[in-house]
Amino acid sequence: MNKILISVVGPTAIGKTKLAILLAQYYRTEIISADSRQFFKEMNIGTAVPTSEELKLAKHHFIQHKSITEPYSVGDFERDAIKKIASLFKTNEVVIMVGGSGLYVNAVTEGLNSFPTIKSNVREALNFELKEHGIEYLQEKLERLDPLYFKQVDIHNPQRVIRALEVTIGSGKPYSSFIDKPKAKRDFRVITVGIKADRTIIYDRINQRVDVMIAAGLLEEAKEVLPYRNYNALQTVGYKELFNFFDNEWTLEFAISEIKKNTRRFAKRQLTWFFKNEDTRWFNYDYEQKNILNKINTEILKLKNG
RNA sequence: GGUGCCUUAGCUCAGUUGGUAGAGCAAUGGACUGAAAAUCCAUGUGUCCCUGGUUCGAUUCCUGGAGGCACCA
Repeated sequence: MNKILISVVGPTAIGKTKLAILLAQYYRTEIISADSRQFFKEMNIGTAVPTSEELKLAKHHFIQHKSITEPYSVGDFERDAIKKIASLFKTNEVVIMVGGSGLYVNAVTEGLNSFPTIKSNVREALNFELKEHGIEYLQEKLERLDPLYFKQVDIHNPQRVIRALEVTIGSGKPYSSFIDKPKAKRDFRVITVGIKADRTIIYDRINQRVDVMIAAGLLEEAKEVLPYRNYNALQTVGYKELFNFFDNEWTLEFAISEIKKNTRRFAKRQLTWFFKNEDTRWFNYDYEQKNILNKINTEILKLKNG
C-alpha cells in the first residue's frame, strides 16, 4: 500500500488550483477535482473553474463533466472518484486531489456509509409536508420512525431531518441503521495539504475575484442558466444573487456585494470544516515551492517506510 | 452669520419620566454521512461627541464648545 493521494484543501480563492497543478507536474500525475460546483459544464466563470491554459498543464478529472440538469450526489462522486483514482494508481504512485467541498473530500478520503437508492418522489413528498405542516411535523415523524437518530440530529435543520426520513421511509429501515458502520477501506494513503492565510487576506482576494468574475461576463453566464434556476446546481453563490437582480428585486450593486458577502461566509464554513482534520499540513498562501515540495516528499517517505 | 433639528455598537437607528443601554444588518464561533457554494445552531460588540453645572447619581436635564443636516440671510 504505497499509493499516495495528496489532497489539497483550503478556502475559496486562496490558490488551490495553482498548487494542485504544481504537484501534478512535479509528480507527473493527474488531478481529481472535489468541487461540488465545478462538475457542471454550464457553469464556468462563477465557479472559478481552472482556465483552459491551466487544464493544459495537468489533466483534471470531474471538471464540467455533468450537466446542471443531471442529478449528481456525493455518493455518485465517491463511486466515480474512487474508480478513477484506482485506474490512475495503475500507472502512478501519486495522485492529486483538490477541492473546496469538505464533504466531497471526505467522501474520497474516509468514505461514506452505503445507503440504498431512494426514489426521488419520497423526498419531494417530504418537502411538501415541510411546506404544509412545518418542521415540527417532520420532527415528530422522525422521533417515531427513528428515535435513535432523532436524538443526535440537528432537529432544526430541515435538510438533515428530511434526509433521515427519506432513507427510513424509502428503505423501510431506520436511517441510524445505516450509519456508523465500518466503511470500505481505502487501498491508498492520504496526505492532506492545506493552504491558509489571514482572514483579511482571504477576504481581499474574494472581493477582488468577484469583481474579476463580473468583468469576465458572469452576468451573461448567469442569464443563460436562468431558466434552470431551480436546479440544485444553481443554488450557488454568484448565480442566485444575480437571479434576484434579473427579477428586479435587487440592484446590480447590491447583488454584487451580496455575492462577496456570501462567498466570505462560504470561506468561513470551509475553514471550519477543514480545521477539523488534525492531520492536515498547513502552509501559508505565499509558500515557497521548494519548501512545500520538500515537506511533502518527507511525508511520502515517512508513509512508505512505516 | 441667524434659527431649528441631529450626534448612542462596524453601519442604520431605538431607548432610558435621571439609577451607565437594545434591535436589524454586518461580524465572530460551531455543526455537517447522497441538497454541502446547500442547510442549520450559537455569540458579543459601547469613553451613549466633548466640557462644565444641577444631583446621592447625568448617556438622559441645564450652560458652553465641536461636527453634521435643513431652512433663512
